[in-house]
Amino acid sequence: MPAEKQKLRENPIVTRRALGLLLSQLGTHAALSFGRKIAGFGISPPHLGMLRWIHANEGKNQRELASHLGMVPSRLVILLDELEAKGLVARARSLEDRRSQHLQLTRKGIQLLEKVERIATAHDEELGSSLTAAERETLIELCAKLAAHRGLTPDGHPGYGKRLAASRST
Amino acid sequence: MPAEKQKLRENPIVTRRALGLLLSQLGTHAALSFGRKIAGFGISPPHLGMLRWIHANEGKNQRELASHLGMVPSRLVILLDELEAKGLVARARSLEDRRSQHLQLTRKGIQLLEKVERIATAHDEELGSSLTAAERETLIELCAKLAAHRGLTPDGHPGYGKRLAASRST
DNA sequence: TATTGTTATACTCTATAACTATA
DNA sequence: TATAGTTATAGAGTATAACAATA
Repeated sequence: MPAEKQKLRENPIVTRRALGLLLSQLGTHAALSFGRKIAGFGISPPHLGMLRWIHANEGKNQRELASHLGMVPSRLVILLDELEAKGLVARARSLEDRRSQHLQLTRKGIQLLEKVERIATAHDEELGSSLTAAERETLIELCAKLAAHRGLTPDGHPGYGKRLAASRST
Repeated sequence: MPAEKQKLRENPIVTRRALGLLLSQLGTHAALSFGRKIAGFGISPPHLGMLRWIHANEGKNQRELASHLGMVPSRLVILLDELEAKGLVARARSLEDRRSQHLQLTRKGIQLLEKVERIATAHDEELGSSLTAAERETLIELCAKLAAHRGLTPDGHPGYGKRLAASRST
């Protein structure tokens, strides 16, 4: 497609851009726009990650959830309280070890998850709608390769982890 | 490359992933890791975006900076105060309109920007180091296409703009 | 003593709104 | 009256540390 190449060279906005900045912009854009789409359901992307994991790992406890997602327990408790308050998740004290809380989605939680997953699928389609099917495939494959190489799995998200520290030093 | 394809199918981590989540993970990862690399210079990625714009648009005022980056003025003032306190940026009241502040980098600011740009280049190289040169080119081209389509230019960053609202509602 | 989960708390980031000084 | 910049303030989000219950 020589016309495409030509266009790339003509438009300064599309000329050779820095990969890190591009990914940061696209990632923030993708997360914010998706967050707006699901905000009406009363949950945020971090909540969704938790719902997904709990659904796929029913009966596990909070420690396991926190460690798989890469979140500190104190933060997890707050988000989980919110999900429980909405009636989406149920906590049940373990009978063998009464320190543990077994987690599972309520029926309402499962129904909401299904609805939100449909929105997520539509969001993905919209995101890639400016590419051809082949380009989309390629992009996903390359991103997945990058993600795998950086240790990013579908469960975890670096946003769950530690933030910058000391950028305000001096 | 059939061996590659085969590998993709075998490794569940690399099988067909959602584009939005991938971009969000990669973007957060790229931004956080880069932020850590430049934190030692006392600046954060948002500061860097400002330094870059001021360098490329010497003498413009804060209103113009804020509007090009997509930041609210009150936030810009805080970040700019920090840059000025570090001696990287100089504000000068306009003689024609004493409400305006003309912005420019100090010599120290220019030197720091040059150093940080080298780190940014190295960071981009490291990010893409698990891909072949051709794959990197393709990835950048596809990301740039996506970015252009979503209105994301090298100057602005969606992280400068409005955050989610009301995700905690009821 | 160690572990699971929780609370208390503090700090960073970001936005809104009110304000100052110019125009 | 309107605009450039600033300050005051409040609200998310996130982390650390201390704590209670259980093992």
